[in-house]
Amino acid sequence: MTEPNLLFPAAFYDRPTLQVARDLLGHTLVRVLPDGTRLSGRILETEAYTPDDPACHAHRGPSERARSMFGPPGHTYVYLIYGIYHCLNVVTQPVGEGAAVLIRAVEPLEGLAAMAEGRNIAPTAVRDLARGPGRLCQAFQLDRRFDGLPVTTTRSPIWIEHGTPVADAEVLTTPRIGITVTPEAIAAPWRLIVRDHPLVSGTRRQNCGQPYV
DNA sequence: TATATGATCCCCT
DNA sequence: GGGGATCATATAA
Repeated sequence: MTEPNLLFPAAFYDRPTLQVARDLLGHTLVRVLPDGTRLSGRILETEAYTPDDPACHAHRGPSERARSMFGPPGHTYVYLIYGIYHCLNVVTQPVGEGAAVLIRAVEPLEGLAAMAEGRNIAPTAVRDLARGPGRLCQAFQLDRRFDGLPVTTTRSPIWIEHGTPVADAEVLTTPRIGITVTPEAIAAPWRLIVRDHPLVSGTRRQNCGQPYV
């Protein structure tokens, strides 16, 4: 079975992390459940984490939790946060460097009923399905078992395929959400969002930013 | 072994 | 806009 031409090759992820974070905007996160149900959403919000950054889980070298970040680009890094929620990342840059893009929000496209089920909310509450990294993982039914899987093949239960790219004029950079480590890390404009999109996480204030270019 | 701390969300005011 | 939930992980002892 040949791969359809709608997937990004591993080389797409083997690039500087901020670039990958920007280029993923507008494209489609796909998840196929065990029963065959297809879930998908348009990526609206990402954050870049590189090993030189103290907020990055790979900053202090390889650890059990962040092992996947040091693995091949184009694979997932899924971790548990606050003992309750999971966050989905895609590994970037060459093997051994320890970098990734956090996927923070998508616009639900397919499988909304199943997403609502995973979130345990009413199917009508589209706005709350996948706005924020914890909600996104609930909607897409992702946990640590999905750590280290490739997103570059449809043989995986999760992958990213071509959607509708976002023009530079529609991309805004802001500081990342929830960072507290150092003033530099707090201020770094490494969160990328689709401008004025209602399904991006964060407050009005947090979503004011600078043009990407 | 022991303690502090989150790349969050939800509910309350 | 403020606090609690809840636990794996990191770091200290």
